[in-house]
Amino acid sequence: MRPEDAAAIRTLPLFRDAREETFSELVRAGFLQRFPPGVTLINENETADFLHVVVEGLVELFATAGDRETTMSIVEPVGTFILAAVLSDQVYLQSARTLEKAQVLMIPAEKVREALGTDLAFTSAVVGELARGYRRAIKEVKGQKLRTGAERLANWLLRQAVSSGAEARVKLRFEKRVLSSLLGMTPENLSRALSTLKQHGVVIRGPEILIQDQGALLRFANPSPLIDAPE
Amino acid sequence: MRPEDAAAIRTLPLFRDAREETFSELVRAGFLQRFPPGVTLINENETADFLHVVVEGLVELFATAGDRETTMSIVEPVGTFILAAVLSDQVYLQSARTLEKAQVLMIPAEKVREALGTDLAFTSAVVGELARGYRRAIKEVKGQKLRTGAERLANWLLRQAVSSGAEARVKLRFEKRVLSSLLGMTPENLSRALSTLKQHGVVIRGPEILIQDQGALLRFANPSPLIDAPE
DNA sequence: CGCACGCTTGATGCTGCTCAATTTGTGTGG
DNA sequence: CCACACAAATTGAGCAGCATCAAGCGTGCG
Repeated sequence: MRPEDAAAIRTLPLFRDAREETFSELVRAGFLQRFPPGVTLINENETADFLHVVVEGLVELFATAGDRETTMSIVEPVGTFILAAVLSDQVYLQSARTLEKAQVLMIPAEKVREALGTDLAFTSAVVGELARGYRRAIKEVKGQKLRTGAERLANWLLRQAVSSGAEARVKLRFEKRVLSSLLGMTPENLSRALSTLKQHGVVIRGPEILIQDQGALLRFANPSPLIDAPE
Repeated sequence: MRPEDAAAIRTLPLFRDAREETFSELVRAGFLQRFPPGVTLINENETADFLHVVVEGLVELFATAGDRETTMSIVEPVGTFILAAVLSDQVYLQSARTLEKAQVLMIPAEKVREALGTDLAFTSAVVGELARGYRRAIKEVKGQKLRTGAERLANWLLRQAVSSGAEARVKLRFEKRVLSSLLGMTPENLSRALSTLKQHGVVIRGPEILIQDQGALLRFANPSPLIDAPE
């Protein structure tokens, strides 16, 4: 593992305040693995053996029921996933697959639970991380139940957008079909929702989306910090 | 506060393993209040000052966006709510109102955060409770995105049902309009969804719902422990 | 008794899904 | 560099699910 990767992981809220020995022990016990795109890392209903940290690439968390499937979230570097399952020693509620070539650090669940008892700063970081995850999930439910598909899309764009002067820009790092599933709609519907947003200051150029009139899109999206704030 | 109420609260997963002094300090610092039905206890976007414990009655958690509103969950005795906001010292994401005459113990957020640092068993109970809440929210998202309204209803009924021999029974403790909002549909639609379930072994008698053919309802509902298990 | 409120039922329309066809984009092998 | 193959994205038509609007019950309470 490269020193700069370890350093990046160290900056995560989850590890930032941990004691040095706690951190190095967790990293030492972990396996850093490389995966090609499209590989399934974990499956719903398996027991949680590892805490995963995405060091490089993109990982999609998704869930299934019967023959339906939906994307739950996209994890970028440097982010962790399935902390909750690891802590309560239960099965995963979500599956994970790589969207790109990725590097993932896998830390044995056992080690994480041990560290809980011994490092107070780490423990309160875990509490913070869980509370954050919980609140993010609540916001997700609110978005699903209170907004239409086009509104979810508009707000997602505004959250992702990188402003450059009057304009803003979103560059998709994954397929639109994944985005559609993340937003809770079909690919066809996403296409149409994007068309709808043309009337609200949005221009689509393939995987690149320009927000030419932020005011117009904001009026349509009607964002709320209680749904859209990152944490 | 009656001793039996304190004893009931003590049995909560959140408090069960706490040290005696932690528990008594939290309860001592709390206010036990009685409320009539329909009273708003907390509002979205206010800062989290108290951890709430429902001692008696029913409390509805709901959320709004613009002029839309949705029920997020129903809290029964003995249950807590908004632990996450209290711990991360942030605003509430949800509002709460009483559905019935209720008794609520309100514990100052400050005290809860203090206890975190001093009582290891309490801390790990908090971690467990947060992880549970997180996982419940993830399941809620899965249900919303992967199921139709009628399927959510069928699974909700199966979860609530009290079996008595071949039959099972659900007695609604609150209005159907609240249930419809909890399930993410309109009252009209809930009515129709209930009618649909008549074809799958369900009989409606006002606020009382009989499941006469559990097998048939199970086949329709297709429940999954990864969505429907209580925790 | 009658009013109010919650629930149900019907009619209608919108939102979003499914299925199918076409266009666009991308990577591969000649 | 081009031609081809394949996958993704878009577009259109038809349909299911769900919402809205508008009456009609039924029950409980003043």
